[in-house]
Amino acid sequence: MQTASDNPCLRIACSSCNLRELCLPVDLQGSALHRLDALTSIKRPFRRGEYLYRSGEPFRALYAIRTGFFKTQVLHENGREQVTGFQMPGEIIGLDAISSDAHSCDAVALEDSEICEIPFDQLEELSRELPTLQRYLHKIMSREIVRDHGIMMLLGSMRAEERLAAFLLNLSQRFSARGYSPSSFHLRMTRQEIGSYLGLKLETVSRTLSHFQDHGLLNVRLREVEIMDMLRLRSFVGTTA
Amino acid sequence: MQTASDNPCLRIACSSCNLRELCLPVDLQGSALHRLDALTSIKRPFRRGEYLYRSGEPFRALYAIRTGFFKTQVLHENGREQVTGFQMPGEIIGLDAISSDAHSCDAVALEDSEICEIPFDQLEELSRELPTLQRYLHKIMSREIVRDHGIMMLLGSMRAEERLAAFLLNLSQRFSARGYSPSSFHLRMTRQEIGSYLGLKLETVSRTLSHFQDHGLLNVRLREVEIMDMLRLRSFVGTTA
DNA sequence: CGGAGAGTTGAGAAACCTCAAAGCAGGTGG
DNA sequence: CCACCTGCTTTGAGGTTTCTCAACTCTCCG
Repeated sequence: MQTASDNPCLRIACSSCNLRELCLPVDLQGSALHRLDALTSIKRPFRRGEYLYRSGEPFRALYAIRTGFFKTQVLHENGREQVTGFQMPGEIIGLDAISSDAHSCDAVALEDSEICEIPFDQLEELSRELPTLQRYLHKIMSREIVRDHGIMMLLGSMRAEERLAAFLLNLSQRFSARGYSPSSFHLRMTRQEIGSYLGLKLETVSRTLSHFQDHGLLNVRLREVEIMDMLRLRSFVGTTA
Repeated sequence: MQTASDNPCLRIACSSCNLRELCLPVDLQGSALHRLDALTSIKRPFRRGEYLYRSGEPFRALYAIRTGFFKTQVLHENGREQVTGFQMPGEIIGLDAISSDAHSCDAVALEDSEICEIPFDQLEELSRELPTLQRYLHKIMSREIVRDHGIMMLLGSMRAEERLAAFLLNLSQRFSARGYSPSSFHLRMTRQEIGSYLGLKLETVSRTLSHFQDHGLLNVRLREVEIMDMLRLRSFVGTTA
């Protein structure tokens, strides 16, 4: 599984997310700085279950998650649904909407959250003046493509145990990168949502978690996860990284 | 399955690919035009089986396919492989490399081909001056993300028959958009490559194709495909589009 | 305290994979 | 120009994984 958006240097410029200094060049002029701040000044709270956007809505802005947890999902006309990602603070969503000037998926808050809205026209305008910001935006989009390739590999060639191990390790790493425990965390999503993301049924997710617990790899109780044997969990995915 | 890169207006500016006039604004100054032409002037032929780039190589350029057929694949350390896409003339590859300044997958010619190399530094520079080009580049990247989401849905929630039907319909549409027959075409890839792309074993691909043929949906003989009942094939995927 | 949503577990069914054998096509070298 | 060889494709039989359907428990909230 990819580690997209986990590099702190790749987070969007957003002073109020404490991220500006992580990704911006030192040679910015004062006015550019102010405009960048202005670009990231629109904040909005979301309650659990609220939609940030829905498929089909016109595209106006990208969104940086300041706090909270989101999922993105694609709904097929025949009722099928596919969760395409779970997003944490510091990650950007809405990139899929650029292609057609309309959102192609839904974004739903999985817990009370706060987002930072970034009007895309202005972001493009500013990135024409700031090559570093421009390159940064391209990297963000490219990261998303690489992340999706990782999920395609997961869905296309891994078995249930491997998928779930990869999923948990990915969460672990992203929590860790944000200063939280890599071994003990709270799942914000249901078994059904995990299953949709991993191409499995919720019963299979539940069974596989129980199976991991039986073998001493981790403890699960509802949405609380404690990884007991990170190395052995990694060996499931065939990666030592 | 997504129709990424099939909109002629979204193809890269590349005069020698006859695409410049399809996507460029009328208000370009002469010098900008010349620079754009210069940007897309590097051409290179490839023989079947040759690598355009390999995972790990430094990132320098994007590539527009002029003629031929490519596949991109991710290789996992434990020998697993995942084909992430099949690319036809007018489509751009290499976007995944922007994120880390190194290619994250391999690109291999599936038949003798010609590509157009687009140095990325220069593309970024020019796109800072030409907002239309800038937006175009962003749309290209966003399309790739939307396309990947479509494949995730396919891999995550469709059965073998649906996956293969979606795959064939996608090829059909892309051939059609390029002026070829939508119902009769030549597959450039092996059953194994189709299987890797669709998350199936090659025997399952072969069996499912035979199954389609038995039911009068299409005729297959090796790599020659003739779709006999497009509507019924569509009904497998649950889409009428 | 009760209800609804979420999670667990079991048994049987279905889909897909694995292993194996045989047929074909196309390229290469004699 | 032909024969062979290699890689691709097809098809079958049996095994494994995952799904489906169902029942039951648990937790959280009102």
